[in-house]
Amino acid sequence: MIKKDNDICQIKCIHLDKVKLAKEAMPADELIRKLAELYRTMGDPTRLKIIQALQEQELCVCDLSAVVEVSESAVSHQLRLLRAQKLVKFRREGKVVYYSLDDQHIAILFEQGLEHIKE
Amino acid sequence: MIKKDNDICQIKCIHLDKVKLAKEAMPADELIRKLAELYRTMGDPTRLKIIQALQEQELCVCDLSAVVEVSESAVSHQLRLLRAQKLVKFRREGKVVYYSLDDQHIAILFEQGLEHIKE
DNA sequence: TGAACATATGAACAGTTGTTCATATGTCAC
DNA sequence: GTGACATATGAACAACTGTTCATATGTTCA
Repeated sequence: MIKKDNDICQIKCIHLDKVKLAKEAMPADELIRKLAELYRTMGDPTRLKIIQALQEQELCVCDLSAVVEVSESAVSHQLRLLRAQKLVKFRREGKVVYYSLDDQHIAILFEQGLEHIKE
Repeated sequence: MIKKDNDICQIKCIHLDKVKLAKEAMPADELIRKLAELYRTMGDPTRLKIIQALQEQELCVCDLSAVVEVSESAVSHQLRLLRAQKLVKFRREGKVVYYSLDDQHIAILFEQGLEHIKE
């Protein structure tokens, strides 16, 4: 799996110049990996519903459970992933934890996705 | 797994009014599912590299294989998924098939993702 | 303190995903 | 036609994902 940059020379390909350009413009593996993780996190219906539900207002875990129609445990697990990707933030008020979208990029990502679907 | 809308009444939740609003604003399951599929398709490092490589110029399968550093077969499989989600389009020129990004939404999605990562 | 509640977490299991290998299709040049 | 080449596809398998169930944490109020 591990290859070096000069592997180009050993691999069959038609347009060496184009390949070279594309390789130079390629972001670091680490960045690509993080980006993929972000999209993958948005790539699940349950999590997408959570994100949609939080577009207008903050909600607590049991509200989200009711909106999305999965168990509170399942919602909590998903919220953990969303938190890890900084897609949502939360505040505690007594026993209740309120979740909301972390920043505006998420809403834009969501909108752009919808645009693409609808075309 | 299958639940009806009026399940709200049976599920414990704190803010019935908010839940009702969120449920009304929730897009149809079918739309959510398609959207999740789109993001999931972007949620893999190999496919993301392919998308990045195609930002500047069209490339053929063996070029992509060299840029992304996976086998041509693997690239071909991934291109099939990208095609299914209308993320890329292609044209045939003799034996060679050239791939390019299907529309501008993809580039925007990619950019917004990067923005979020960098924050 | 202890019971009740809201949420979080760990283990486990079925279902899905991405790659590899082998093989098929389609195109060109002879 | 045949052979060479570029790409596509099918089966199979390991690795990963999302849910469930059981249990733990943390907070409030009596």
